[in-house]
Amino acid sequence: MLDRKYIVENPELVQQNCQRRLAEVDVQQLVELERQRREKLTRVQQLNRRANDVSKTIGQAVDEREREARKAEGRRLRAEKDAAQFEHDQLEAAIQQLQLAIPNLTHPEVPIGDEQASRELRRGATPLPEFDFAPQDHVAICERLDLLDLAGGARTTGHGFYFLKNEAVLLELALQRYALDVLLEAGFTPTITPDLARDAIVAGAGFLPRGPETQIYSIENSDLSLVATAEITLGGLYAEQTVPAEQLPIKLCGISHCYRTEAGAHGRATRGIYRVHQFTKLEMFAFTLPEQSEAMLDHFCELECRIFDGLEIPYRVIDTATGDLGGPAYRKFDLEAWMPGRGDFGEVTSTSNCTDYQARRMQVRYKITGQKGTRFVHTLNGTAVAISRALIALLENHQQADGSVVIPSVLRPWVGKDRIAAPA
RNA sequence: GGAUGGGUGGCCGAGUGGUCUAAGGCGGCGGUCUUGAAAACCGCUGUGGGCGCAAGUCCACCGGGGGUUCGAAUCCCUCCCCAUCCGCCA
Repeated sequence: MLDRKYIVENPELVQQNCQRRLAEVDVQQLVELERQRREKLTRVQQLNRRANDVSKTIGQAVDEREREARKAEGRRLRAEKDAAQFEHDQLEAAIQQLQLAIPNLTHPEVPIGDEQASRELRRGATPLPEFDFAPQDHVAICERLDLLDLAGGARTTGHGFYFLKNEAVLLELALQRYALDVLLEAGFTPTITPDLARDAIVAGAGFLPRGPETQIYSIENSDLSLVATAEITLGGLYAEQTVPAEQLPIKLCGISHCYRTEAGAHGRATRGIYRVHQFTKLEMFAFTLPEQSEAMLDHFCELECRIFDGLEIPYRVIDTATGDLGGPAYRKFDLEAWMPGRGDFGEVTSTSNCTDYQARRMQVRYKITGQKGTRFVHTLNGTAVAISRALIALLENHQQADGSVVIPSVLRPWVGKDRIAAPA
């Protein structure tokens, strides 16, 4: 959510930004409604003050008749106030709705346009693999090495669910542990988060917990939903808190399962475990001072690169274009790993600087000692490793002519072997 | 899941329907005094918002939401959280 004052004071700028980000919002209407709301608010406050004044005199009323007269006056004023308040609240709700639809401002260097306009910033340290055999996709590799049971997942739970088996289990745990070690080294506080969150927290992070548009599973007869990412709980951890400025930046990481309905995503890259309803992810999250957030975004991106360089997986870094940024991001870098099975790059991580957009909505503030008032922190999130997609890139890039898969050296301490060989 | 007791400001803590201001204390900030410090004394003290160039001033906020009332920290409903006990459970 953008600052309402900023919107009112810069309607043209905000409108232009909406256009670039392919968000259809009538900013001018918001400005007009806000003008009306202010008028109504002033009226409410005046009536409140008068009603309070009347109430204070009732205790001192000299006789019963005087007392009743004042009570009637108080009743009248309160009724008038309630009516004005109702109108105010109607306006407020309408403004909120518009305000929530306005995306964050955009970093000046972000390429303008749709997905095609996104810019490749650089490549990872590992060159694209050159196979002297026909490389297979992860589904075929997993079948040969008995690493994955897609049919079993479908039978027990449904399409989009799966069992990891054998070395894939070791790889999942190894990837978690390897990436966690990188983040611990970088000073993150590690957490394992709840996999469920209250709908209010889910909404605060910018996700729709329920309704036809939702990407989130919700629990019947409760206000809980399964999280789509630990970003929801890690951000929610500080919702409505005020943090002393000297504690910033706060760098957290969290391991959670991620559940996504992927409604409307059918037919697009549905083979294998690229797009699934459940996966495990190690997520980075930071709360920073405003002046720290740009450097923190680079830091997150650099860590993602370090993790994938360590896994010897080739990738490119994308500066996501305005039309593809989503609402909260001021700037977003994606790592796209090479996936030989598709013969294309596929998104494996994503890191965003949400500036104060998410913090305003979640009410996460900081206070500078000795200064009056508080300000909103900046929030950032980034994928350290999303296991299912990392597995795809790992298996497909490290496959060998004999059908085996070589384990990257950084994972060997936890996998306990240097190669996954086909069963005899 | 059941029972009981709780949730008040940065912290502790009083406050069962009405004196214009949530008592008092601690901490913090400023001042007086002092060569300096301590003590003592005096003053100030949170968040969000409206109006105003400003000084100011007004509104709201006592876990969240709703209700009763002219008026609610206080009474009622509901939810959340904390503590203790019981039941269940890995």
